[in-house]
Amino acid sequence: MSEQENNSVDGNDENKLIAQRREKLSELREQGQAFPNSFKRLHDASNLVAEFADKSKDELEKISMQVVLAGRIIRIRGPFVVIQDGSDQIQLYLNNKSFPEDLAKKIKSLDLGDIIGVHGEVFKTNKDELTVRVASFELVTKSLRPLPDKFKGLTDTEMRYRQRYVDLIVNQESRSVFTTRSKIVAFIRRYFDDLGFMEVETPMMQIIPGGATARPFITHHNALDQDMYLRVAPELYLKRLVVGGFEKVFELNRNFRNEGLSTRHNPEFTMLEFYQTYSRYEDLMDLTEDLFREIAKALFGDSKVTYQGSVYDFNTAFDRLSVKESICRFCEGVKMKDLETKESLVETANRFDVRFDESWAHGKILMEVFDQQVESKLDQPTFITQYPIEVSPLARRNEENPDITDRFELIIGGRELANGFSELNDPEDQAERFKAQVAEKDSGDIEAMHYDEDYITALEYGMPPTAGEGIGIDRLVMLFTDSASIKDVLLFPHMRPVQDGE
RNA sequence: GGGCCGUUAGCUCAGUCGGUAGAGCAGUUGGCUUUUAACCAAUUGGUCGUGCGUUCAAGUCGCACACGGCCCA
Repeated sequence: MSEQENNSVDGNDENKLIAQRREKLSELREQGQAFPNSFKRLHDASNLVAEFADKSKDELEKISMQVVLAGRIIRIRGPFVVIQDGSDQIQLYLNNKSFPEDLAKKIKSLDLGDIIGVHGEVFKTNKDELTVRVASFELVTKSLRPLPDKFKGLTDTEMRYRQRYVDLIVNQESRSVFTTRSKIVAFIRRYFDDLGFMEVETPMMQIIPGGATARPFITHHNALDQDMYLRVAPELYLKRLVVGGFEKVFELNRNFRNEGLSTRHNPEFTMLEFYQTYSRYEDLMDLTEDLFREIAKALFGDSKVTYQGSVYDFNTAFDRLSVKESICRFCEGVKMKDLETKESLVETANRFDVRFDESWAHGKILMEVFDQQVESKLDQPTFITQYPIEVSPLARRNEENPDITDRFELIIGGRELANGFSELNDPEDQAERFKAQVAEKDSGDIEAMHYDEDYITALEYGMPPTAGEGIGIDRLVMLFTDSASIKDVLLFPHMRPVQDGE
């Protein structure tokens, strides 16, 4: 007993269960290579299920299929051991009475979580379960830590996010969310590739952060002794490429915004942005409807999606409403004329307890009314159009009404999913818009844009008429996986570090 | 930033009126060996998130803090 020492490495999170497994590992080390990497597997669980699940017990006896498999032990029921590989789960039959004593001992020492490789024959049990009768086996990787409850899995939300690897081992639904995410991303790439778009990568570290009104993260380049910003959007670089002659481009990658965390916000998030020349924002609304419909069909073979109890049918054209129309619809008693002048707008905003600053421009106050009173009530897919010029510094001015832009946002389930517009390609108008942003910044708006001189220069070379759009991929995946929180669709969502107890 | 809720064994959870810690699973030992949350018998396991306070006595009451969840901003 006195020799029994605590072989804890990092001190405080060792327990008896881990110590027992470490003891088994040290025996393995004495016997030779404890982490062998020479096991060659020839089959995986899903292949076997696909090929043999329909065969009868007798048929399988005749076929006498020999297989070589490997996977993690996730269940032990007497002589039956269920392993899980990257594709699926399958049952093994490992009767320790049919093995010589030394191997029988090894079977007894197997733990849930261990990864084993096996050779054996496919058969069916009396209960008709497809099973591999193991002739020989090898412990490939010893697992030192016990798995969560075999029935309930890991339910603690915080632990699921912090130790996603454990969540993925034991929670099939979680694994399924991320395979769906991967399918969606692959589908989108194929979709734009098929339309003749080129995928590009533009800087994530920028000297002048631009392309969205948002607060950036600051980092520092040591050799240059220069502060840099993590991008809030790739927009201005993608449009430089359009100037350069790439007429259909997209980028599907990470953006970084220095704002709070919520069920809808993570500091880094994935965005699709695409630009297409000789198009207008109406064309992109049509494209967006098609994209959502095609994703739904590819995933479910159906145009209908259920999200948190609401059903959206992407076969139906989405509603299209201007900002002002939507306010009139959702704010009782409000008429168009109540939104015209600043006085009437301020009065309306106050009537609905909208929080805003009276020094703000008309368009900014209008958007506050929309954000606080309308957006969350828009359940069915809706394009909101005619955004005020003040809040759309990169969008083309509407030809009939110079106060609004040719822009839309797509709202589904009360959340913004996409934002697109006819691009502003008039360099002189763009220069004025940047100046207005700088004035906003000077008066204290930390989200306002910088003046990007090189971008103006690019526009001065001439950008063909173009429409562009951004789609929030995390929110899109939430929608198609019925996930309530953005953290459920991010493999490693941002979490505050756990502080060590003093 | 504000409000509410949560934090107890490796996991999932109970814990009464403040009286000194419980279950299931996992683990260990033995049995069984075509099972299906396998079963049968025995059994180990606790810094009750952290700190301070009230009390003869705190998982339980109070205050502060940390992390998380939900709602609001």
